Amino acid sequence: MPSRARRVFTLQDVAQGADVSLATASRALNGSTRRVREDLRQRVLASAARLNYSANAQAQAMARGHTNVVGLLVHDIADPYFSTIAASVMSAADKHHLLVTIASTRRRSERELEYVATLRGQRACAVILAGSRTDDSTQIGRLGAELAAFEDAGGRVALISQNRLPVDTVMVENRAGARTLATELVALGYRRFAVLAGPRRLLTAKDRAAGFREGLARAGTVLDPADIVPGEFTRDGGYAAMSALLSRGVDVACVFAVNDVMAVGAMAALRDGGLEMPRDMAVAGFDDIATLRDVTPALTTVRLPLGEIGAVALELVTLAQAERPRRRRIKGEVVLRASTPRLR
Amino acid sequence: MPSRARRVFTLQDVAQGADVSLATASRALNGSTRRVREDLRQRVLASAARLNYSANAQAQAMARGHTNVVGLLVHDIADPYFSTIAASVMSAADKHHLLVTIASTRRRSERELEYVATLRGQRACAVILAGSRTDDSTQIGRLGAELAAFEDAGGRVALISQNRLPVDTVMVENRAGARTLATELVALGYRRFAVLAGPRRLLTAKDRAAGFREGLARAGTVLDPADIVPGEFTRDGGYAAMSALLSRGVDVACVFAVNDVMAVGAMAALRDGGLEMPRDMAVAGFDDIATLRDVTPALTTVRLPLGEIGAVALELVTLAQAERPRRRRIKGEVVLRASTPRLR
DNA sequence: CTGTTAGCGCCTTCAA
DNA sequence: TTGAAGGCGCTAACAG
Repeated sequence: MPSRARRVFTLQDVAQGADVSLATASRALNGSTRRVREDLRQRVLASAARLNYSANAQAQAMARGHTNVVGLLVHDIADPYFSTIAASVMSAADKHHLLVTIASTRRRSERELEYVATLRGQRACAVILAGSRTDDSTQIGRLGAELAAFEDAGGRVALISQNRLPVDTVMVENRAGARTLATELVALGYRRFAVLAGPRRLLTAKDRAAGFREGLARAGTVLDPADIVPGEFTRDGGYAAMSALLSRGVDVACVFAVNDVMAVGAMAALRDGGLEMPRDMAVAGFDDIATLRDVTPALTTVRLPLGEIGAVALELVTLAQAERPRRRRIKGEVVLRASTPRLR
Repeated sequence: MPSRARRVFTLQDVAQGADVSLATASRALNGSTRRVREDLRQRVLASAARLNYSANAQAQAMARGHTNVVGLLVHDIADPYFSTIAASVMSAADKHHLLVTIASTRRRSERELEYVATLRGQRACAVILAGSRTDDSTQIGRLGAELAAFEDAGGRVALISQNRLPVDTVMVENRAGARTLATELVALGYRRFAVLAGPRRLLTAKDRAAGFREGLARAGTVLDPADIVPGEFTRDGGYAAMSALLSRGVDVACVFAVNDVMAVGAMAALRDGGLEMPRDMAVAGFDDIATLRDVTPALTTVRLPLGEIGAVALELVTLAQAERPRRRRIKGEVVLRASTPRLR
């Protein structure tokens, strides 16, 4: 392929080509309140097309004072929970002609801080943080300061599933969802439970485990603290936690993993341990990840409208600022499936 | 929360605060070839810290003439195939201090064109297109033109799994992988096959189906064209195709779905049809999606190193341009699992 | 309705 | 080593 012109045309070039002024070309091409006489407009458009002109977004942003990129921070884009939310954010962003810059923080809070700082440098118009943080108050403080700086620079901020910071938040009702799940499982006849509780300090994991315990308590069932095992918030974490439980030889009828990915790991561990589901052990998860809807037995879980959450977050960040912080509550819905059949 | 200063400090402010010139502040803060006397440097740094200064990346980019954002185009970020690749791109980008802007094209080639144009406007330093395109030569031509324009503006381009355009490409050996899979399945004793072939015009799907047929042919087995059923490249597409096959009442021993997601859909259809796997029907897929490794029976597939592919693409786009276009070949590896047991 | 011009914030040549 | 000044491409007053 021969190297071509390698010349980038500017608005100036377009204006010259159309024999009009810079300002007219600008008005004709990039929406302005002012209007341009039709014939001139056509000339500008033709000139731009001829030159294959593409406005320099950097320069536009600098002159206008704001950009149209929004930053999205997730813990791990390869995790279906986050990729589904990301898809939803991107699809909503599209409607507003916003560009989405994504970064994976890999659950390192320092990286989170770095990225927010970088996005401030980019003068991103907004940043959305998906995924809860830990209960470490030092980290929360730092993040709060960084987000405040971002807002001072004119940016908007929205959080998904974290409610300890005074900014717009999409609150996922983890606790209530887990509570209802517990109630329904008890109604199905289950009595002895174990919980694969995820990371000790992760708010989402804690809320789900706590909600589940509450639900059991209300139904008059107590959860033995020894049957609450922590672990990574991943498939392998679920596998490991379930294996630990198994090797300890617990006598429970149903295991609740605080997310679907862990639940699938737990199911693998059960299978590897020679147990059959749901006969020997019932399993429940949380999230209702689409990719995991075909596991067998079908997984009982709490469905979260992941496809909406991102859109709601983007809305928060797009709408005129009312009095803030605003909260949007997202409910979960218990979906009973074959992994937790009715006991008789 | 009381509204704060809402004032963004500029390099000018930093310079004043440090009692030095703008140029000195610039040199001290943002790496320049020139050096600054240590005490002045310290003063600048202190001033910047005091003001919580954050350089305006837009302005830097304009002055410097290039940005550090790379665009990534995927068909659907919620699809685990793409989200895994995206994770890999992002992780590699991180090492180069590049920011990644992601967009979902939803398999609409016009959106693909729009996004490349937008990224040109953003003066992105590179764009990576993940996911093959169709064999529509009109679309290919348009995309080629758009990418050429992008390159003319100084940007770099890399494609993942598409080889009909004269740009740097990460070539996934779909055909060879499927061929080997066919060979091994025949070696296991299977004779009658069906193929869930995906979209008719999608290159990746076509290559995999063709490779599979080749492999069978070499092993002396012919594939009845009637047993090649097209469909969407999704879970539901696999379900629908398998259902169609079932209702037509075909007599095959093994079904090859051209990707794992479709294979899982097919498994669901089989289950809903009352068939047991692998006894009544063996199933094989392609990709080895991590999230799907726990389906039962475990899915035989062709493993692709998705975690590397993105990194390779980023490397292509980062490295000094040698003579181009360059090609990087990515091999698949057949992984036999419980869904295709040895026949006797 | 159109053109002129002054910035937007930063980097970098050039002169000191 | 430091400072002054021009320019990156565009928008938005302002003047005509």
